[in-house]
Amino acid sequence: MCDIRTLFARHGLRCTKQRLDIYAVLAESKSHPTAEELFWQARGTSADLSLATVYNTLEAFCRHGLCRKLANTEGGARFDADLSEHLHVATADGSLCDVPSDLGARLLDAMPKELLVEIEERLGVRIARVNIELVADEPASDFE
Amino acid sequence: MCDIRTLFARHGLRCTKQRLDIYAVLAESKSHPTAEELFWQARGTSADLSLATVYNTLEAFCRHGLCRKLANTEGGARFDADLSEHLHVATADGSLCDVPSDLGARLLDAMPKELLVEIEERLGVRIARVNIELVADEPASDFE
DNA sequence: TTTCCTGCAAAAGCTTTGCAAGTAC
DNA sequence: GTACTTGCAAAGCTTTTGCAGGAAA
Repeated sequence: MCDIRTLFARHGLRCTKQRLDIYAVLAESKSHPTAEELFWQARGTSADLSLATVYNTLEAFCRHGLCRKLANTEGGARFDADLSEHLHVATADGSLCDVPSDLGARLLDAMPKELLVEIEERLGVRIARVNIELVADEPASDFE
Repeated sequence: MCDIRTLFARHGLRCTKQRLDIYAVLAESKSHPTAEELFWQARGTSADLSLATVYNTLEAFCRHGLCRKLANTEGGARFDADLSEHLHVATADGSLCDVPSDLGARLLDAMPKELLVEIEERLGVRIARVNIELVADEPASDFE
């Protein structure tokens, strides 16, 4: 709790009860919740919390590098407070699971760096991050 | 044009003027247009075309395997009629560029197959497709 | 005490849907 | 002729915004 306060301070974010609650729920969640899911979960501890505040707060977190908005094709945006480079599996029911970090790291390491440099040169862009998403046919069966 | 008719027939889609126009615009586009962009472009040839039809048609195309809805974090969904496994660069302005297919194929080939099998086993999913997105800091400078 | 944050409600996108008329097969 | 498609308008979602009161620094 005190940790989160210093985290906010380091990132130039004011510390409010709502933000503490939202961040705590997001950081503990493994399911990459939507704004609305966060709202209902954080409501458990913060009885007075509005959905608009959740959206505003998530936007502030993303802007200050405390979380990431994940791309997806259906429903609302999903958010992830885990900023390490890691992979997701997109299941058929629209949910996202993390790939265990050892496997994800091996897959990312296998990516030839010189090829990325070549792409940067050919397209005239600087690649900040590589986002790998594994698209699954069926929902994960033995993973919650 | 006649090609598209047979393509539709093979995929079990009825052939209407609107669908032909929408598909023609989508297939020629390199910019992964949104439904609204497609609407305005297809309107050039089909004066009577409604946005609802564009949405319904794109949904039918996706369902019948003629195009893919792309995940993104901002604005509306984007669509791609190129169903080959290929990579995208997401630029800071929210647009998506294709990575030249030779480079993309080399990157995909570099991915260790046995690692994917291990992920399938550990998570209990079947991976249908690997989606790699290169996230760029700045808009592409010499690529249109 | 200044600046930022919050809740509320309204508004603004994006997308889907109900329906009557029209079209493909 | 039957089943599917279209345009229109309305509704449904997700997300953003204006504003007045309140809290952080």
